[in-house]
Amino acid sequence: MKERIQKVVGDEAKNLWMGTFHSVFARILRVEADKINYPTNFTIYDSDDSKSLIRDILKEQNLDDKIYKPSVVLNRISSAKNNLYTWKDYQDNTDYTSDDSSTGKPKMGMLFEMYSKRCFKAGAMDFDDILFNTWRLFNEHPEVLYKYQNKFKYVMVDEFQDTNFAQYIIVKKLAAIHQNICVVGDDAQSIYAFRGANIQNILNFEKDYDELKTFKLEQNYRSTKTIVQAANSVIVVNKNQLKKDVWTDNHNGEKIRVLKALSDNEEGYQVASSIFEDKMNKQLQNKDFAILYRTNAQSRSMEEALRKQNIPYRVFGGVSFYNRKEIKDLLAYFRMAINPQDEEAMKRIINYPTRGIGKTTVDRIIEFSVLNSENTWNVIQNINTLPVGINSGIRDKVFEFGKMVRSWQIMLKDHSAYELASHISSACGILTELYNDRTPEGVNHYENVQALLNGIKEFSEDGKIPLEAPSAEQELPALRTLDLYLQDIALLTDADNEKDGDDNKVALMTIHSAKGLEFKHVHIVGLEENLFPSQLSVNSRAELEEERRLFYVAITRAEQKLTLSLAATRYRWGNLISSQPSRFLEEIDSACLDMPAPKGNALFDDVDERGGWGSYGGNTQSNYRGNSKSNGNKSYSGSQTKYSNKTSSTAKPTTPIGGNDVPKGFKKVGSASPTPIISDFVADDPSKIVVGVQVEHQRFGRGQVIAIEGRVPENKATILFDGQGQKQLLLKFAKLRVVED
DNA sequence: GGAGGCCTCGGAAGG
DNA sequence: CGAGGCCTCC
Repeated sequence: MKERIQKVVGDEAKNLWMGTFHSVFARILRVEADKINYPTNFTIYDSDDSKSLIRDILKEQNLDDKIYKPSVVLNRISSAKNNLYTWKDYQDNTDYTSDDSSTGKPKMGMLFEMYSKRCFKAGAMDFDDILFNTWRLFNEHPEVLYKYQNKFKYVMVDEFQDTNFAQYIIVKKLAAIHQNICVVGDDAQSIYAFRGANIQNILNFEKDYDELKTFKLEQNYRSTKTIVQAANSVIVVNKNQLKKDVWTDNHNGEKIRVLKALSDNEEGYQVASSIFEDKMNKQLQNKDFAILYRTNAQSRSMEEALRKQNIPYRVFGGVSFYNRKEIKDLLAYFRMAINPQDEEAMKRIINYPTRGIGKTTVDRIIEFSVLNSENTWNVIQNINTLPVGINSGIRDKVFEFGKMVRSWQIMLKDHSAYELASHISSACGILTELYNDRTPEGVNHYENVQALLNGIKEFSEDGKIPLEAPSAEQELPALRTLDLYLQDIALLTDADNEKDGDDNKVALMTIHSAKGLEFKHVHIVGLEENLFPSQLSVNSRAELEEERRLFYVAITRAEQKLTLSLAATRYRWGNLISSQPSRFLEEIDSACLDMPAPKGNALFDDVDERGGWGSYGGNTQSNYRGNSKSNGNKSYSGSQTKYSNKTSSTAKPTTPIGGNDVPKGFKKVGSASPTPIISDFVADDPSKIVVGVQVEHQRFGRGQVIAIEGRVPENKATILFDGQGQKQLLLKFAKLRVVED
């Protein structure tokens, strides 16, 4: 985007600040954080750090994490902060508190308070704090606000429908003097209401500025008439929408195809085949295609089919590089070197690789730090003189750990990011630990860490352009140190991180991440009830409308051709389930659809007794349920050898599905997976486990089933093991073998 | 203290 | 199915 602006306005574009709210505000806070008593080297907690901290607090407070689910607690705190409530405001607000007591969570306000204080003590901000603290900074320090008001004489916001309250209020403050503010948004594409985005901001905007000019952008320059018409016919079903009339001057284009498959794997096969044909027939490139899905889990069957047909693809999102355990571990070491108060980083690595500092010791350190309002880093450093209640042997180990971290702190300022990073990774023992694991997964972990170190090397050495170009008064630092690297990546997403130079690949992503993008050919897959629209949305009008807007976004990604697809059965969480066509299919103006029409023109009435669509003409022979795991490298370049090398050792045998070879259990909804369990211990099908039979368990040995209770798949067996006593085991997990007498 | 197995639970998403 | 928490056993 910056490059495009530069083409219009020239080099001056280099001085403008552009980024997400979070990255722009984090950049301000890196300079100003001391004014609100944070260190400028503050850590940014990701949501895993936040949840882990909440889990700790719950334990300390003896609260049940089934009642106070960490994700729910975090959401609650998050939404309060996004509405600019401090923990005090929260506790004083009867709407919040009475709601909490009526849902049986009266301690929520206290958790909010403790969570905030613990983050502060650790020198850490979570994602919401980046907004919240920017607001505080501007409120409490008018001179700082004034400085940025004059720095940003013009403010523009894209995707305005996705802003939350805090973001809007801060932007309003920034624009308050010059009043040069321009926002662009589309209510029909609001797909983040579930996390606090507020469509109300668009309406408020009209009230907040009297000298307002509104421009309706109703001409679509991207898509064919067919696609625009289809999108309009879908969105009109929503009651809650701003009236507009989107049209296009483009050609009619092709009708929308609907592919129907028996299984998710077959759907993948059909989609891949269709891409292959279009590529050949229309001389298109891989990058002209996108496959969009509702949930990341759907990528697997697509990836497999593309791989088999040698079509290069790239999966966006999913488990990102920076979310992998080995990467987070190493980054936690770096975080310690930069901000040793960072409690979550400390917890992660103080005993990894193991150095004899166990859970009990860590708990005592934290307990002591909480009771004495001290940060954990000071406790660790002074472990020998403080009455923490740890024996001297372990005290020495803790002290050594602190000494190691201190030595890195000293190196921080006069070593490059790479020098320090490679030093840390050897000194802390992670490299050796990972190197010694010669399993395929272990090798992969080691390679990932090497890849991270290579990235840091690049950052340190060849002066990679920083994400945010320095403004005039900011000098480019002579030495690119590790703290600068961490700032650079803390707010990165996968999309910013395409290393592989070859970008001529089919794009696979969720519809959420496809917003703002466009492709010549788009496949929207998995158009089934309870998947799209999501099962969790179908009971609420508002949520269903958000799903529909999501479908609208998906349709409008396509320039020339749109293909929809659905499967009669698919694996979800290991179970084969059957599904019904999505209601959204019926909402599309049928004039836009090119029906496969096996019987007349009905899409839905040809479901056969197996729960599948009988008359479909695809090739089933290569459809099977594979089990190859994603191996970290989610990008595939079309080299079959490379792929098989990487996965051969993790690939599992497969079970054929589809065609006439339908396995038992095909029709059962929610039945246990027919996929064989592969391990040294071969288990029997749970249906064979009945009262009276003799069974063998890998660990407990032989026993007799004396009762079965509950319904599949939650059914449990009570088994009397020889010499082990009676145990209750969930059949879907316990690997049991029937012993023939 | 550490390893390994059992069991629970899962949403889409950004930062 | 897979990740991660937790419990148990050594």
